[in-house]
Amino acid sequence: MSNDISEKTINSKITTRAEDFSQWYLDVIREGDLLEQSPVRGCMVIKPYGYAIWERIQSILDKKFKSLGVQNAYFPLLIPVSFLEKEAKHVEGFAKECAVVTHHRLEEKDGKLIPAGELDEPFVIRPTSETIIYDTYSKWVHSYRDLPILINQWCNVMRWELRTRPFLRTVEFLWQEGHTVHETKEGADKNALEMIEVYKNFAEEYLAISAVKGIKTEPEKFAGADYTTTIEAMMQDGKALQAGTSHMLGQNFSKSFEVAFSDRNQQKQYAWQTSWGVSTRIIGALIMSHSDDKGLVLPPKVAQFQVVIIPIWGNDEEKASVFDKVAKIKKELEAENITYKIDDRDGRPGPKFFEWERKGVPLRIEIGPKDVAKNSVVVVERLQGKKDFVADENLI
RNA sequence: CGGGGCGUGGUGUAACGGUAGCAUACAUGCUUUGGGAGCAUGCAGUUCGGGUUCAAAUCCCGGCGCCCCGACCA
Repeated sequence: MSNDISEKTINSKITTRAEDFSQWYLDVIREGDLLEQSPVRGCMVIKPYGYAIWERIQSILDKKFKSLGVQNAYFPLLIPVSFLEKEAKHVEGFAKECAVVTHHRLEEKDGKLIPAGELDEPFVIRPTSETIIYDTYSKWVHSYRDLPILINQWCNVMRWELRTRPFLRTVEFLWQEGHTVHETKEGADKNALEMIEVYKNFAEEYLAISAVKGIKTEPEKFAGADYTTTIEAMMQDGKALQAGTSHMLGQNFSKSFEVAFSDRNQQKQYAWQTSWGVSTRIIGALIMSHSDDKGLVLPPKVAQFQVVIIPIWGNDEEKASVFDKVAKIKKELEAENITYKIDDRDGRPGPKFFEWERKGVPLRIEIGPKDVAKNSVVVVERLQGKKDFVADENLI
């Protein structure tokens, strides 16, 4: 009987995948404490536990980029509308989903604030930064000796999507966009393919998502690219999700923005360019590929906490001996660079078990008076839910 | 942006045009503590703006927001 009740309670929180995959996805995000609805339509409040995943992704990719000679820089959020007009295909692709800044001041009228001070030339909030970055690149590139340029920026962008879904498609999202400039077509081709390979390896090695590399069809490719390479990840509902893209821009933008240089024969040449990006959407892919009906499942390499330790005690005496043991294990984990959370809040252990299960912490260690007595601990693995008694000396 | 549905404490829900109730969460206290504990007390609500009416959560109009379907998704 008691099983029936707990079953019911759990189901009331997270819809099963079989019942409604889409609702399940939303439930997992809510119960995992990743996002909150924002007062602005289609925008995300990314909560600390969700943002921690993004920070892990950032730190891993950032290291990888830098090892390939890429440097970080930052370009403006606002883009003059005239910049966007310069590349015909680019305009076509992005114009219809741009947020536009037209005023620079507010005036109070009847207790309301009315935009005032109309701008001569409106700005667009970047939907992507090719135009503003390449305008700058045109000033940086004079000689073949200036190349290649390998720059990345971590930032937010806005695309006025009409129908949004948490992580997967939002009006504002976080991403990184790499923008490279090369002397030759071969150099740019090589970079575009190298970066999609970086994304593929990242997805597989760190997110444990199997990703298929491919080339986008004509209508699907990036507006202004010669071709777009993509990694598509397979989700539990059988659908593929674009998890990262790398674009060969050819000379399309360099010609529109005069990114040109003198080559080794003193001839003017237009540069060959690429751009590539991964966004917070990949967190959606992460959620949809691993999580189950109990909630989030995080791969250890991107989990904020790889281990959660739940001390269990009844009285002060037990508490002292349990925490003594917790302190020892804490040191061992630190020595192995394993991230952990010690849930020492007052309260019964049951609710804590469920909470960390919902939040997808890969491994749970339970330490109570019985474990102190037996010189062992209880280890529970999130994915299989398997419970093991592990002797202290075998723990790590 | 088109079609449909829905807006009530933080969350989930109930109330014929006539006392806004329940559950949960939260707070405090006591008892508990190895898989969602119990009792007591407390805090907290009708999306916004108009209208009809003696009286509106309830009826009408409009705004805003959310969900679903479609179009769109570079």
